[in-house]
Amino acid sequence: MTPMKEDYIKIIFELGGINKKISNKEIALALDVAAGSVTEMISKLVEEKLVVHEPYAGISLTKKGQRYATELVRKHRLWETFLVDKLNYNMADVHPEAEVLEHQTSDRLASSLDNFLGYPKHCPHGGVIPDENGHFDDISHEMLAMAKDNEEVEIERFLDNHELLVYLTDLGLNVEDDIKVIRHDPFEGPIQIVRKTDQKAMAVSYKAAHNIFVRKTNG
Amino acid sequence: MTPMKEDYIKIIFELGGINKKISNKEIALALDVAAGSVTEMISKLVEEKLVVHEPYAGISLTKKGQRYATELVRKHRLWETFLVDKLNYNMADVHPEAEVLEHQTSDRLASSLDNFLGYPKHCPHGGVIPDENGHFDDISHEMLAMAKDNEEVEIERFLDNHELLVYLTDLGLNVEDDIKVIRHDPFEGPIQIVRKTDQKAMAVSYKAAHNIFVRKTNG
DNA sequence: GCTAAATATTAGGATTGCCTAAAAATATAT
DNA sequence: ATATATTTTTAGGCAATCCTAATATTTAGC
Repeated sequence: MTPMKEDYIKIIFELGGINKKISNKEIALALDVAAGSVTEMISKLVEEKLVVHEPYAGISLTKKGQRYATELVRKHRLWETFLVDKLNYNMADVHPEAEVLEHQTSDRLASSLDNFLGYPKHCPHGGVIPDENGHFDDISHEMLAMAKDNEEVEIERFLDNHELLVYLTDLGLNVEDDIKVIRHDPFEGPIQIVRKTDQKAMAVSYKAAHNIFVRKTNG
Repeated sequence: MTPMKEDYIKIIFELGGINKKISNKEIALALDVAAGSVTEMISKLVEEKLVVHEPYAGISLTKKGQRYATELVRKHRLWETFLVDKLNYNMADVHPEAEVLEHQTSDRLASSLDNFLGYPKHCPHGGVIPDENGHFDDISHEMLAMAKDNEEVEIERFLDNHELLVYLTDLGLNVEDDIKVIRHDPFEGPIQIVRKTDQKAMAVSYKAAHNIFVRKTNG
Protein backbone atom coordinates (compact mmCIF):
# COMPACT_ATOMS: atom_id res chain seq x y z
CA MET A 1 0.00 0.00 0.00
CA THR A 2 1.53 3.25 -1.15
CA PRO A 3 0.54 6.77 -0.08
CA MET A 4 -1.05 7.35 -3.49
CA LYS A 5 -3.21 4.25 -3.24
CA GLU A 6 -4.19 5.41 0.22
CA ASP A 7 -5.21 8.76 -1.20
CA TYR A 8 -7.43 7.07 -3.74
CA ILE A 9 -9.08 4.89 -1.11
CA LYS A 10 -9.66 7.82 1.18
CA ILE A 11 -11.11 10.07 -1.46
CA ILE A 12 -13.46 7.34 -2.65
CA PHE A 13 -14.57 7.00 0.95
CA GLU A 14 -15.06 10.73 1.30
CA LEU A 15 -17.02 10.89 -1.92
CA GLY A 16 -19.42 8.34 -0.48
CA GLY A 17 -17.98 5.13 -1.90
CA ILE A 18 -19.47 3.08 0.91
CA ASN A 19 -23.02 3.47 -0.32
CA LYS A 20 -22.86 4.48 -3.92
CA LYS A 21 -20.76 4.08 -7.01
CA ILE A 22 -18.32 6.91 -7.57
CA SER A 23 -17.46 7.98 -11.09
CA ASN A 24 -14.00 8.09 -12.53
CA LYS A 25 -14.44 11.79 -13.09
CA GLU A 26 -15.26 12.61 -9.50
CA ILE A 27 -12.07 10.94 -8.38
CA ALA A 28 -10.01 12.58 -11.08
CA LEU A 29 -11.35 15.99 -10.08
CA ALA A 30 -10.89 15.43 -6.37
CA LEU A 31 -7.32 14.24 -6.70
CA ASP A 32 -6.47 16.51 -9.59
CA VAL A 33 -5.14 13.77 -11.81
CA ALA A 34 -6.05 12.72 -15.34
CA ALA A 35 -8.95 10.37 -15.94
CA GLY A 36 -6.63 7.80 -17.42
CA SER A 37 -4.56 7.74 -14.26
CA VAL A 38 -7.67 6.99 -12.27
CA THR A 39 -8.65 4.05 -14.47
CA GLU A 40 -5.16 2.68 -14.13
CA MET A 41 -4.96 3.03 -10.39
CA ILE A 42 -8.43 1.67 -9.89
CA SER A 43 -7.48 -1.49 -11.74
CA LYS A 44 -4.69 -1.98 -9.22
CA LEU A 45 -6.99 -1.40 -6.30
CA VAL A 46 -9.40 -3.93 -7.81
CA GLU A 47 -6.60 -6.50 -7.83
CA GLU A 48 -6.03 -5.81 -4.18
CA LYS A 49 -9.74 -6.23 -3.52
CA LEU A 50 -10.06 -2.77 -2.05
CA VAL A 51 -12.65 -1.51 -4.53
CA VAL A 52 -15.11 -2.97 -6.98
CA HIS A 53 -15.25 -1.51 -10.43
CA GLU A 54 -17.97 -1.92 -12.97
CA PRO A 55 -16.51 -0.37 -16.12
CA TYR A 56 -18.36 2.77 -17.16
CA ALA A 57 -20.70 2.38 -14.18
CA GLY A 58 -18.58 3.37 -11.22
CA ILE A 59 -16.36 2.45 -8.34
CA SER A 60 -17.16 1.59 -4.74
CA LEU A 61 -15.25 0.35 -1.73
CA THR A 62 -15.20 -3.27 -0.62
CA LYS A 63 -15.45 -4.04 3.10
CA LYS A 64 -11.68 -4.25 3.09
CA GLY A 65 -11.42 -0.89 1.39
CA GLN A 66 -13.82 0.65 3.87
CA ARG A 67 -11.80 -0.61 6.80
CA TYR A 68 -8.70 0.82 5.27
CA ALA A 69 -10.34 4.16 4.63
CA THR A 70 -11.61 4.51 8.18
CA GLU A 71 -8.13 3.77 9.48
CA LEU A 72 -6.79 6.62 7.40
CA VAL A 73 -9.52 8.97 8.54
CA ARG A 74 -8.77 7.98 12.12
CA LYS A 75 -5.09 8.74 11.74
CA HIS A 76 -5.74 11.99 9.94
CA ARG A 77 -8.11 13.25 12.59
CA LEU A 78 -5.93 12.14 15.48
CA TRP A 79 -3.12 14.22 14.04
CA GLU A 80 -5.41 17.17 13.55
CA THR A 81 -6.50 16.91 17.15
CA PHE A 82 -2.90 16.68 18.28
CA LEU A 83 -1.91 19.75 16.31
CA VAL A 84 -4.73 21.84 17.72
CA ASP A 85 -4.88 20.53 21.28
CA LYS A 86 -1.17 20.14 21.93
CA LEU A 87 0.71 22.28 19.46
CA ASN A 88 -1.77 25.16 19.38
CA TYR A 89 -2.32 25.13 15.68
CA ASN A 90 -5.53 26.68 14.61
CA MET A 91 -8.21 24.56 13.03
CA ALA A 92 -7.75 25.99 9.55
CA ASP A 93 -4.06 25.09 9.38
CA VAL A 94 -3.97 21.46 10.33
CA HIS A 95 -5.23 19.73 7.24
CA PRO A 96 -2.08 19.68 5.11
CA GLU A 97 0.14 18.52 7.97
CA ALA A 98 -2.26 15.73 8.89
CA GLU A 99 -2.61 14.77 5.26
CA VAL A 100 1.03 13.76 5.03
CA LEU A 101 1.47 12.40 8.54
CA GLU A 102 -1.46 10.02 8.22
CA HIS A 103 0.40 7.94 5.66
CA GLN A 104 3.32 7.39 8.00
CA THR A 105 1.38 6.43 11.07
CA SER A 106 1.60 2.88 12.32
CA ASP A 107 -1.33 1.40 14.19
CA ARG A 108 0.76 1.44 17.32
CA LEU A 109 1.51 5.12 16.92
CA ALA A 110 -2.16 5.92 16.29
CA SER A 111 -3.09 4.00 19.37
CA SER A 112 -0.52 5.76 21.56
CA LEU A 113 -1.51 9.11 20.20
CA ASP A 114 -5.18 8.37 20.82
CA ASN A 115 -4.37 7.53 24.41
CA PHE A 116 -2.21 10.62 24.83
CA LEU A 117 -5.01 12.82 23.53
CA GLY A 118 -7.50 11.24 25.90
CA TYR A 119 -9.46 9.26 23.31
CA PRO A 120 -11.08 12.25 21.63
CA LYS A 121 -14.36 11.58 19.84
CA HIS A 122 -14.05 14.41 17.33
CA CYS A 123 -11.40 16.25 15.42
CA PRO A 124 -11.11 20.05 15.59
CA HIS A 125 -13.75 20.71 12.96
CA GLY A 126 -16.15 18.18 14.39
CA GLY A 127 -15.48 15.09 12.31
CA VAL A 128 -15.91 11.80 14.12
CA ILE A 129 -12.70 9.95 14.95
CA PRO A 130 -13.24 6.23 14.30
CA ASP A 131 -12.01 3.96 17.09
CA GLU A 132 -9.35 1.31 16.71
CA ASN A 133 -11.87 -1.10 15.27
CA GLY A 134 -13.10 1.36 12.72
CA HIS A 135 -16.34 2.11 14.54
CA PHE A 136 -17.73 5.60 14.54
CA ASP A 137 -20.98 7.32 15.41
CA ASP A 138 -23.45 8.64 12.94
CA ILE A 139 -23.08 12.21 11.89
CA SER A 140 -25.62 14.90 11.31
CA HIS A 141 -26.36 15.89 7.73
CA GLU A 142 -28.58 18.74 8.74
CA MET A 143 -27.18 21.99 7.41
CA LEU A 144 -27.30 25.16 9.43
CA ALA A 145 -28.80 26.73 6.32
CA MET A 146 -31.86 24.54 6.73
CA ALA A 147 -32.52 25.26 10.41
CA LYS A 148 -35.72 27.20 11.01
CA ASP A 149 -35.87 30.65 12.54
CA ASN A 150 -35.91 30.44 16.34
CA GLU A 151 -34.58 26.92 16.28
CA GLU A 152 -31.83 26.14 18.80
CA VAL A 153 -29.04 23.93 17.58
CA GLU A 154 -25.58 22.80 18.45
CA ILE A 155 -22.83 23.27 15.89
CA GLU A 156 -21.65 19.74 15.23
CA ARG A 157 -19.24 19.82 12.36
CA PHE A 158 -17.69 21.93 9.60
CA LEU A 159 -16.66 20.64 6.22
CA ASP A 160 -12.91 20.29 6.08
CA ASN A 161 -12.32 23.15 3.70
CA HIS A 162 -9.58 25.67 4.27
CA GLU A 163 -11.43 28.81 3.17
CA LEU A 164 -14.41 27.88 5.26
CA LEU A 165 -12.37 27.18 8.36
CA VAL A 166 -10.51 30.47 8.07
CA TYR A 167 -13.83 32.26 7.66
CA LEU A 168 -15.29 30.56 10.71
CA THR A 169 -12.21 31.16 12.80
CA ASP A 170 -12.43 34.86 12.00
CA LEU A 171 -16.10 34.81 12.76
CA GLY A 172 -15.45 33.10 16.08
CA LEU A 173 -17.87 30.26 15.57
CA ASN A 174 -16.78 26.91 16.97
CA VAL A 175 -17.79 23.31 16.98
CA GLU A 176 -19.98 22.52 20.01
CA ASP A 177 -21.30 26.06 20.23
CA ASP A 178 -24.97 26.17 21.20
CA ILE A 179 -26.71 28.74 19.09
CA LYS A 180 -30.12 30.07 18.23
CA VAL A 181 -31.12 30.84 14.67
CA ILE A 182 -32.59 34.34 14.45
CA ARG A 183 -33.46 34.74 10.81
CA HIS A 184 -32.51 33.93 7.22
CA ASP A 185 -31.86 37.04 5.17
CA PRO A 186 -33.37 36.90 1.69
CA PHE A 187 -31.55 36.52 -1.63
CA GLU A 188 -29.02 34.06 -0.28
CA GLY A 189 -28.09 36.52 2.41
CA PRO A 190 -26.49 35.49 5.69
CA ILE A 191 -28.16 33.47 8.42
CA GLN A 192 -28.29 35.53 11.61
CA ILE A 193 -27.55 33.57 14.74
CA VAL A 194 -26.81 34.18 18.42
CA ARG A 195 -24.55 32.06 20.56
CA LYS A 196 -26.44 31.16 23.68
CA THR A 197 -23.49 31.08 26.06
CA ASP A 198 -22.38 34.66 25.49
CA GLN A 199 -25.22 36.15 23.46
CA LYS A 200 -22.78 36.94 20.70
CA ALA A 201 -24.59 37.67 17.43
CA MET A 202 -23.07 36.42 14.20
CA ALA A 203 -23.99 36.54 10.55
CA VAL A 204 -23.06 33.34 8.77
CA SER A 205 -22.88 33.57 5.02
CA TYR A 206 -25.39 31.61 3.01
CA LYS A 207 -22.68 29.49 1.49
CA ALA A 208 -20.93 28.78 4.79
CA ALA A 209 -24.25 27.82 6.32
CA HIS A 210 -24.47 25.02 3.78
CA ASN A 211 -21.17 23.66 4.99
CA ILE A 212 -21.95 23.71 8.68
CA PHE A 213 -23.83 20.79 10.16
CA VAL A 214 -25.92 21.07 13.27
CA ARG A 215 -28.01 19.04 15.69
CA LYS A 216 -31.25 20.27 17.24
CA THR A 217 -31.07 21.01 20.96
CA ASN A 218 -34.64 22.05 21.73
CA GLY A 219 -37.85 20.06 21.42
CA MET B 1 13.61 16.87 -2.59
CA THR B 2 12.21 13.37 -2.28
CA PRO B 3 12.35 11.12 0.81
CA MET B 4 14.94 8.94 -0.91
CA LYS B 5 17.22 11.85 -1.62
CA GLU B 6 16.79 12.84 1.99
CA ASP B 7 17.84 9.38 3.06
CA TYR B 8 20.99 9.64 1.00
CA ILE B 9 21.84 13.04 2.43
CA LYS B 10 21.25 11.90 5.96
CA ILE B 11 23.25 8.73 5.67
CA ILE B 12 26.18 10.60 4.14
CA PHE B 13 25.98 12.94 7.10
CA GLU B 14 25.88 10.07 9.57
CA LEU B 15 28.82 8.40 7.90
CA GLY B 16 30.83 11.54 8.45
CA GLY B 17 30.36 13.31 5.15
CA ILE B 18 31.01 16.70 6.71
CA ASN B 19 34.70 16.06 7.25
CA LYS B 20 35.70 13.24 5.01
CA LYS B 21 34.88 11.70 1.69
CA ILE B 22 32.48 8.80 1.92
CA SER B 23 32.80 5.89 -0.47
CA ASN B 24 30.07 4.65 -2.74
CA LYS B 25 30.26 1.30 -1.01
CA GLU B 26 29.65 2.68 2.46
CA ILE B 27 26.49 4.35 1.26
CA ALA B 28 25.34 1.29 -0.65
CA LEU B 29 25.83 -0.86 2.45
CA ALA B 30 24.17 1.57 4.79
CA LEU B 31 21.10 2.02 2.61
CA ASP B 32 21.07 -1.54 1.35
CA VAL B 33 20.95 -0.60 -2.31
CA ALA B 34 23.15 -1.55 -5.25
CA ALA B 35 26.32 0.39 -5.91
CA GLY B 36 24.99 1.50 -9.28
CA SER B 37 21.97 3.05 -7.66
CA VAL B 38 24.23 5.08 -5.44
CA THR B 39 26.27 6.44 -8.34
CA GLU B 40 23.08 7.42 -10.08
CA MET B 41 21.53 9.14 -7.11
CA ILE B 42 24.75 10.90 -6.23
CA SER B 43 24.90 12.43 -9.67
CA LYS B 44 21.47 13.92 -9.02
CA LEU B 45 22.51 15.27 -5.67
CA VAL B 46 25.56 16.79 -7.32
CA GLU B 47 23.28 18.63 -9.75
CA GLU B 48 21.36 19.99 -6.78
CA LYS B 49 24.63 21.07 -5.18
CA LEU B 50 24.00 19.01 -2.08
CA VAL B 51 27.12 16.88 -2.37
CA VAL B 52 30.45 17.01 -4.13
CA HIS B 53 31.62 13.93 -5.91
CA GLU B 54 35.09 13.17 -7.10
CA PRO B 55 34.66 10.02 -9.16
CA TYR B 56 36.38 7.02 -7.60
CA ALA B 57 37.54 9.19 -4.70
CA GLY B 58 34.41 9.77 -2.68
CA ILE B 59 31.45 11.88 -1.77
CA SER B 60 31.01 14.64 0.78
CA LEU B 61 28.35 17.13 1.71
CA THR B 62 28.34 20.73 0.60
CA LYS B 63 27.34 23.41 3.09
CA LYS B 64 23.87 23.22 1.63
CA GLY B 65 23.83 19.45 2.05
CA GLN B 66 25.01 19.78 5.65
CA ARG B 67 22.26 22.24 6.37
CA TYR B 68 19.74 19.86 4.96
CA ALA B 69 21.12 16.91 6.87
CA THR B 70 21.02 18.67 10.23
CA GLU B 71 17.43 19.62 9.61
CA LEU B 72 16.57 16.00 9.08
CA VAL B 73 18.46 14.92 12.17
CA ARG B 74 16.65 17.61 14.13
CA LYS B 75 13.26 16.39 12.97
CA HIS B 76 14.15 12.78 13.55
CA ARG B 77 15.30 13.40 17.10
CA LEU B 78 12.41 15.65 17.97
CA TRP B 79 10.05 12.86 17.01
CA GLU B 80 12.06 10.35 19.02
CA THR B 81 11.86 12.64 22.02
CA PHE B 82 8.14 13.08 21.53
CA LEU B 83 7.57 9.34 21.34
CA VAL B 84 9.50 8.65 24.52
CA ASP B 85 8.55 11.67 26.60
CA LYS B 86 4.92 11.97 25.61
CA LEU B 87 3.78 8.66 24.22
CA ASN B 88 5.81 6.46 26.57
CA TYR B 89 7.59 4.54 23.89
CA ASN B 90 10.79 2.98 25.02
CA MET B 91 14.04 4.20 23.60
CA ALA B 92 14.65 1.08 21.55
CA ASP B 93 11.37 1.34 19.64
CA VAL B 94 11.35 4.88 18.38
CA HIS B 95 13.77 4.79 15.50
CA PRO B 96 11.56 3.36 12.74
CA GLU B 97 8.64 5.64 13.56
CA ALA B 98 10.87 8.73 13.59
CA GLU B 99 12.53 7.60 10.40
CA VAL B 100 9.33 7.94 8.42
CA LEU B 101 7.85 10.92 10.22
CA GLU B 102 10.97 13.04 9.70
CA HIS B 103 10.33 13.20 5.97
CA GLN B 104 6.85 14.62 6.45
CA THR B 105 7.70 17.27 8.96
CA SER B 106 7.43 20.90 7.93
CA ASP B 107 9.68 23.46 9.58
CA ARG B 108 6.66 24.89 11.29
CA LEU B 109 5.71 21.52 12.71
CA ALA B 110 9.26 20.90 13.91
CA SER B 111 9.28 24.25 15.55
CA SER B 112 5.94 23.71 17.31
CA LEU B 113 7.00 20.27 18.41
CA ASP B 114 10.28 21.62 19.76
CA ASN B 115 8.38 24.17 21.79
CA PHE B 116 5.89 21.59 23.03
CA LEU B 117 8.72 19.34 24.18
CA GLY B 118 10.41 22.21 26.00
CA TYR B 119 13.34 22.66 23.64
CA PRO B 120 15.10 19.42 24.51
CA LYS B 121 18.84 19.34 23.93
CA HIS B 122 19.12 15.60 23.43
CA CYS B 123 17.10 12.76 22.04
CA PRO B 124 16.36 9.65 24.12
CA HIS B 125 19.65 7.95 23.38
CA GLY B 126 21.67 11.07 23.93
CA GLY B 127 22.09 12.45 20.42
CA VAL B 128 22.23 16.22 20.17
CA ILE B 129 19.15 17.89 18.71
CA PRO B 130 20.27 20.70 16.38
CA ASP B 131 18.39 23.97 16.86
CA GLU B 132 16.33 25.69 14.20
CA ASN B 133 19.44 27.22 12.69
CA GLY B 134 21.21 23.90 12.48
CA HIS B 135 23.51 24.59 15.41
CA PHE B 136 24.45 21.82 17.78
CA ASP B 137 26.97 21.19 20.50
CA ASP B 138 29.99 19.00 20.15
CA ILE B 139 29.61 15.43 21.17
CA SER B 140 31.91 13.15 23.07
CA HIS B 141 33.70 10.46 21.14
CA GLU B 142 35.11 8.85 24.24
CA MET B 143 33.93 5.29 24.49
CA LEU B 144 33.00 3.75 27.82
CA ALA B 145 35.30 0.91 26.80
CA MET B 146 38.26 3.29 27.00
CA ALA B 147 37.51 4.75 30.41
CA LYS B 148 40.08 3.79 33.05
CA ASP B 149 39.32 1.77 36.15
CA ASN B 150 38.06 4.01 38.97
CA GLU B 151 37.22 6.78 36.54
CA GLU B 152 33.89 8.49 37.08
CA VAL B 153 31.95 9.38 33.98
CA GLU B 154 28.53 10.43 32.82
CA ILE B 155 26.80 8.37 30.16
CA GLU B 156 26.33 10.81 27.33
CA ARG B 157 25.06 8.92 24.35
CA PHE B 158 24.36 5.51 22.84
CA LEU B 159 24.69 4.65 19.19
CA ASP B 160 21.26 4.47 17.58
CA ASN B 161 21.24 0.73 17.12
CA HIS B 162 18.20 -1.33 17.97
CA GLU B 163 19.99 -4.35 19.48
CA LEU B 164 22.15 -2.12 21.61
CA LEU B 165 19.25 -0.08 22.88
CA VAL B 166 17.26 -3.18 23.79
CA TYR B 167 20.30 -4.54 25.62
CA LEU B 168 20.79 -1.31 27.53
CA THR B 169 17.13 -1.00 28.39
CA ASP B 170 17.21 -4.50 29.84
CA LEU B 171 20.39 -3.66 31.69
CA GLY B 172 18.80 -0.51 33.09
CA LEU B 173 21.55 1.84 31.98
CA ASN B 174 20.41 5.26 30.84
CA VAL B 175 21.75 8.37 29.26
CA GLU B 176 22.82 10.89 31.90
CA ASP B 177 23.58 8.20 34.48
CA ASP B 178 26.65 9.03 36.55
CA ILE B 179 28.73 5.93 36.92
CA LYS B 180 32.05 4.74 38.17
CA VAL B 181 34.12 2.26 36.23
CA ILE B 182 35.19 -0.61 38.47
CA ARG B 183 37.23 -2.82 36.19
CA HIS B 184 37.67 -4.21 32.69
CA ASP B 185 37.45 -7.99 32.60
CA PRO B 186 40.09 -9.61 30.38
CA PHE B 187 39.57 -11.28 27.01
CA GLU B 188 37.02 -8.78 25.82
CA GLY B 189 34.96 -9.47 28.92
CA PRO B 190 32.44 -6.98 30.28
CA ILE B 191 33.26 -3.64 31.84
CA GLN B 192 32.05 -3.61 35.43
CA ILE B 193 30.49 -0.35 36.51
CA VAL B 194 28.47 1.04 39.41
CA ARG B 195 25.86 3.74 39.11
CA LYS B 196 26.63 6.40 41.68
CA THR B 197 23.05 7.44 42.41
CA ASP B 198 21.81 4.02 43.53
CA GLN B 199 25.01 1.98 43.78
CA LYS B 200 23.61 -0.44 41.25
CA ALA B 201 26.36 -2.62 39.78
CA MET B 202 26.19 -3.47 36.10
CA ALA B 203 28.30 -5.48 33.70
CA VAL B 204 28.39 -3.87 30.28
CA SER B 205 29.52 -6.13 27.46
CA TYR B 206 32.75 -5.29 25.73
CA LYS B 207 30.97 -4.65 22.46
CA ALA B 208 28.29 -2.46 24.01
CA ALA B 209 30.96 -0.48 25.81
CA HIS B 210 32.34 0.49 22.41
CA ASN B 211 28.99 1.93 21.45
CA ILE B 212 28.44 3.98 24.58
CA PHE B 213 29.99 7.42 24.78
CA VAL B 214 30.84 9.10 28.05
CA ARG B 215 32.16 12.32 29.53
CA LYS B 216 34.50 12.46 32.49
CA THR B 217 32.97 13.86 35.67
CA ASN B 218 35.94 13.80 38.06
CA GLY B 219 39.27 15.53 37.79
C1' DG C 1 55.56 -3.23 -10.59
C1' DC C 2 52.23 -6.27 -12.19
C1' DT C 3 48.25 -9.03 -11.49
C1' DA C 4 44.22 -10.07 -8.78
C1' DA C 5 40.77 -8.32 -5.91
C1' DA C 6 37.90 -4.70 -4.68
C1' DT C 7 35.37 -0.78 -5.84
C1' DA C 8 33.04 2.49 -9.01
C1' DT C 9 30.68 3.62 -13.12
C1' DT C 10 27.91 2.75 -17.13
C1' DA C 11 24.32 0.42 -19.65
C1' DG C 12 20.02 -1.70 -20.16
C1' DG C 13 15.69 -3.01 -17.86
C1' DA C 14 11.85 -3.18 -14.46
C1' DT C 15 8.22 -0.79 -11.74
C1' DT C 16 5.20 2.84 -10.18
C1' DG C 17 2.62 6.57 -11.11
C1' DC C 18 1.80 10.34 -13.83
C1' DC C 19 0.60 12.49 -18.51
C1' DT C 20 -1.71 13.32 -23.33
C1' DA C 21 -4.22 11.83 -27.11
C1' DA C 22 -7.07 8.58 -29.45
C1' DA C 23 -10.76 5.34 -29.34
C1' DA C 24 -14.84 3.40 -27.23
C1' DA C 25 -18.94 3.68 -24.59
C1' DT C 26 -22.66 6.18 -22.65
C1' DA C 27 -25.69 10.11 -21.97
C1' DT C 28 -28.20 14.17 -23.69
C1' DA C 29 -30.86 17.09 -26.51
C1' DT C 30 -33.48 18.29 -30.17
C1' DA D 1 -33.76 8.51 -32.67
C1' DT D 2 -29.84 10.09 -34.05
C1' DA D 3 -26.13 13.50 -33.62
C1' DT D 4 -23.36 15.60 -30.35
C1' DA D 5 -21.28 15.95 -26.01
C1' DT D 6 -19.44 13.72 -22.12
C1' DT D 7 -17.17 10.20 -19.82
C1' DT D 8 -14.22 6.19 -19.68
C1' DT D 9 -10.83 3.33 -21.27
C1' DT D 10 -6.72 2.24 -23.88
C1' DA D 11 -2.20 3.20 -25.72
C1' DG D 12 2.20 5.16 -25.79
C1' DG D 13 5.44 8.06 -23.14
C1' DC D 14 8.09 10.27 -19.31
C1' DA D 15 10.45 10.53 -14.73
C1' DA D 16 12.13 8.54 -10.50
C1' DT D 17 14.33 4.85 -8.44
C1' DC D 18 15.55 0.44 -8.18
C1' DC D 19 18.06 -3.76 -10.17
C1' DT D 20 21.79 -6.83 -12.62
C1' DA D 21 25.56 -7.31 -15.57
C1' DA D 22 29.38 -5.46 -17.96
C1' DT D 23 33.21 -2.39 -18.00
C1' DA D 24 36.55 0.70 -16.01
C1' DT D 25 39.49 2.20 -12.34
C1' DT D 26 41.97 1.85 -8.10
C1' DT D 27 44.16 -0.75 -4.40
C1' DA D 28 46.88 -4.44 -2.57
C1' DG D 29 49.66 -8.70 -2.53
C1' DC D 30 53.55 -10.88 -3.90
